[in-house]
Amino acid sequence: VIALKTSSSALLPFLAKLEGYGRLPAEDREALLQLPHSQRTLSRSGHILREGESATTCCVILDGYACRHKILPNGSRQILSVHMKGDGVDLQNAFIPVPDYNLQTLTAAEVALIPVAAIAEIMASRPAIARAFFIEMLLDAAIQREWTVNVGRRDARTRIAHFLCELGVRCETAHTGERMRYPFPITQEHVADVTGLTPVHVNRVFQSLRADDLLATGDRTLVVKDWPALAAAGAFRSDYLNPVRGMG
Amino acid sequence: VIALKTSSSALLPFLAKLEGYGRLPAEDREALLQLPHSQRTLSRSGHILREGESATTCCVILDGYACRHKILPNGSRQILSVHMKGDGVDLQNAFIPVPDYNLQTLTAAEVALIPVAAIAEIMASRPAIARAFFIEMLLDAAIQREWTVNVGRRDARTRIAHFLCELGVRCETAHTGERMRYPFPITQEHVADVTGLTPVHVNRVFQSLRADDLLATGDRTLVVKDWPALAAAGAFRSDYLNPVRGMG
DNA sequence: CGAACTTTTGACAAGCATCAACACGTGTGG
DNA sequence: CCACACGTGTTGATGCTTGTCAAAAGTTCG
Repeated sequence: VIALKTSSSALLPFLAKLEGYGRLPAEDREALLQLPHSQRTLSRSGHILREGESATTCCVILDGYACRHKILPNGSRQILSVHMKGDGVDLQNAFIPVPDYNLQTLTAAEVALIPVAAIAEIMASRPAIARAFFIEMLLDAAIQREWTVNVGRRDARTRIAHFLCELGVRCETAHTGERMRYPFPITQEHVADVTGLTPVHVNRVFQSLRADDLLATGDRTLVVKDWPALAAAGAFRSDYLNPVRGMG
Repeated sequence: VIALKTSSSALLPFLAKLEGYGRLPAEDREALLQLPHSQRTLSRSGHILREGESATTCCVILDGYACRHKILPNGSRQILSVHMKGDGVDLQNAFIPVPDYNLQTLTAAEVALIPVAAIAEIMASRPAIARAFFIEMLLDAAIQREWTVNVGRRDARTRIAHFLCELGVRCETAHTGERMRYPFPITQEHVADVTGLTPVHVNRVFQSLRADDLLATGDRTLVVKDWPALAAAGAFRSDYLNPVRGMG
């Protein structure tokens, strides 16, 4: 028996994230990495997918940040989720090809686009991968719930601190940074659209957080100077980010 | 060949909802209705599942209203979703057994509890049902996104009108009412926890909506007196409630 | 070096929260 | 059957958080 060697593939970050939900059989790992895909380099604010358009691919983020968002009739925007290296953003396109949201980069980014048919096929033939995709979507839903709480029931300072804590923990998981120091090429206007606030008010909260020595910004990096204090300010508990907690 | 006859089963409302995503093979319909389950009658504010507890069943609503919600350290509550007849609320328990939210009835309710093992089994053996479960979860996620927009970027009047429109359309789909007249045994405090407002302010908005002749309440029923006007007041577009739009 | 974007500042307004009290209806137990 | 208690809805006064508008200062990139 010749052992399957793990190929070098652009999809490695995706595999790494999925294996966080439980180890995959070697053949499944290989099949995942061999999924047909086209790689694309996008500039800041590049559109990946528009609301109401039919999607033929699923998007995996390889580098940079992207987001889901909706634009309202009055012109205001709500960012629904932020995505980073390894995130499978669009797996649901295999089941519901017309999205209810826009998908756009927040920064320059690398993405891989996998045909929906290939996603459907690998899920049908490999139960362990289907399960991993499932959990990826369910984690996404858990984050969406927490964001609903965030904008619904927390004040501006708490909202922003919570968002920054979440981003830190997720960067750590994705190996793109540490929770106390991670890439932050995101504007305060983006943070405003995440938190349902105005850019002006976000700016004032940032100043307050800096004045209290909770964090520092600059050089497109966010540095948390006092994690416990920032987590407390954000009423942040990371439980919801661990889908497999409580499992053997 | 003897045709399979559709059994009478408490799970009929669940089947009806799933068939809205596409017709199921007769054998799958039968298998779904024959899923093992225990039926329970709950009083108002009855707990179905608590955050952090391990779930051994998935909950299907047969009658009444239930909701997901989280309670914050400061005591305030955010309702994350409202569920009604036919909704499979908890299918994800088959993959992630420890929920990040509480599940509680808003009114007296009938529910069916299906063991997670039975859910996993029927998904593994019947692809059409697995697909329907998938779409059920993805529709749930689409609604969650819309709620994030609702609390993030709409003012109080718009938020409440939007919620009432959504409930009407969903009642119509679930055959528990019409969009212009549906059961509403829900308190203004519940609406406040849905919309991230205070009960006092919800009360004032209701008065304003009644004064403008958009709706009437009473007898535990909500009557929309002018649907186009209410939909406009809520900036409501029902697209996100139709997961299979754009499909053959 | 200049244009476009992002951050920052200040004055002012508005929407919603807070607090407290009262009215209303409904179900329940004496 | 009435009395009462509790949950729900309603009202008013007041204040704070956040939004709005406008402009200036700082930054990045071609």
